[in-house]
Amino acid sequence: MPRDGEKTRTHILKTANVMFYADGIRATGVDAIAEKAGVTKRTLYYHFRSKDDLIAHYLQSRDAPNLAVFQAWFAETGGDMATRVEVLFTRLAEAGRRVKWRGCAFLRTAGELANMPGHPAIKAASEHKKRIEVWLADEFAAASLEEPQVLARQVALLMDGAFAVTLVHHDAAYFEAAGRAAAALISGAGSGDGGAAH
Amino acid sequence: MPRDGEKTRTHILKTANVMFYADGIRATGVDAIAEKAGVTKRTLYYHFRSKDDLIAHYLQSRDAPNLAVFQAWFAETGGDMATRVEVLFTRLAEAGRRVKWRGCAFLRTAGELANMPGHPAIKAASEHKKRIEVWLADEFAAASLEEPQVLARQVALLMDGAFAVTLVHHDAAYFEAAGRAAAALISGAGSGDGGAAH
DNA sequence: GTCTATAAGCCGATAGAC
DNA sequence: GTCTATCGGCTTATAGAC
Repeated sequence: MPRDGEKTRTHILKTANVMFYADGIRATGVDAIAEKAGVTKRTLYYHFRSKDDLIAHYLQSRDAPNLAVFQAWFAETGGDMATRVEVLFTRLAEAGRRVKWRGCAFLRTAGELANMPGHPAIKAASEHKKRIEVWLADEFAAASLEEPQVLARQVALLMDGAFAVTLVHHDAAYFEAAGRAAAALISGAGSGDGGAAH
Repeated sequence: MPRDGEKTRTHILKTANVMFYADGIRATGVDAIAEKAGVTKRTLYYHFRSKDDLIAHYLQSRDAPNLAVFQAWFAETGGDMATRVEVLFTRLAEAGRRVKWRGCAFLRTAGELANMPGHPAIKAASEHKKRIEVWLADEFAAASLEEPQVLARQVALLMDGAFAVTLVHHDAAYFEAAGRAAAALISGAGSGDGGAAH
C-alpha cells in the first residue's frame, strides 16, 4: 500500500532526528529508526542512499530552524547589545535545563565523526556554525560595534563552549557564565551608538 | 604464557587510549582493541569488567597528563597574565594543527555518552574540567586578579569552545580567536599587580 | 592470567516480489 | 514505493581448558 512518498521520507527523517539527537549517531541503528518510523528498512533505503546520507540530512534539517530560534530570541529582546546578547545566553540556559536537552546536535555529531573529516554531516555542521557567526557579525555591524567579525567569533566560541561544558557537568549555569563573558567583551570593545535602537 | 599482569593491563589501556581517541568510543570495538593490543578478548575482560569500565579508565588516565601539559605550557611563559593565557591558547592552536589531533577526548566522550548521564566516564570528564577551572582560578588569584573563579570559568569556556569548534571547521585559528578573547577578559577585569612576576 | 571457542544478537545494506 | 527475507560480518560478553 504505497503512501505518499514525500510524506514517508519526511516522517523517516523526523524520526531519525529525534533518535539521533537523543542517543547519538552511532548508538542509533537503522533497524531501530525504521521500526520506530513504522516502515521497513527497505523503504528507508529507498528514500536515503545510506545511513551516512540520513545523518547528513538530519543535520541539514536542523540548520534553519535552529538559527531561526536564536534569531527569534534575539528579536524579542531590547536594551543595548551587551544586554541583548546576555539575554540570548539566558534563553540557552533555560533550554539547557530541559530534560530532553542533550547539547548541540552539530557539535556532538562532528565529535562522533571526528575520524571521518570529509563526512557531509561535518560539512553541514561547519556551515551551520558559520551561519551563526555571520548572523552575529551582521547584528554587531548594524549596531556599529568595532570589529564585528572578531566579536561575533568570540561570542560564538562562548556559546559552543557552554554547549559542550554544560553537557559534561549537567549544569546550565555555564550558559549564564558565558553570557556574562560575552557581555563583557561587547561592552569592552566599544561602539558607535551602543546599538540601543530596537 | 603468563606475562606480568600489571603490564598487560597497562598495555591494553594504552592501546584503548589511542583507538578511542582516534575513532571514538562507539566506533571502536572490544575485538579491535584486543587484537591491536595482542591479547585475546578473554584477557581484556579479565583486566576490565566491561567496555564501559575501560572507557572510564581511558578518561581517568588522560586527566593528570593533560592538566600537566597545560601547566607546563603555562610555566614556560612570562609576561602579564593576559599574555601568558594568550600564549597558552597559542600552544593549543599548535596542537590543534597536528594531523592526529581530534579535539578534546573528554568533550567528545561526554558527547557520545549524552544518553547515559550517570556513566563513570562522564563523571571523569566532569572532574577533569573542574580541575582545569580550579587550576586557572588559583593562578588568577595568585596574580591578584579580581573574581578569579569567574574569570577562570570564562577562560575555560573559551578553551572548550575552541576545542569543539576547531573540530567542526578543521581550523585551529579558533584557538587564537579564543585566546584573544581570554586576554581581553583578563585585561578588562583589572588586577592588583598585573601578575607580571614569574 | 591467558588461551580457544562460541553465544545471542545487532550492524548496515541488498535481492527479488508485487 | 513498499513489502518479506536474508546476507555476511561485527557487537559485547562468557564458558571452560590449561
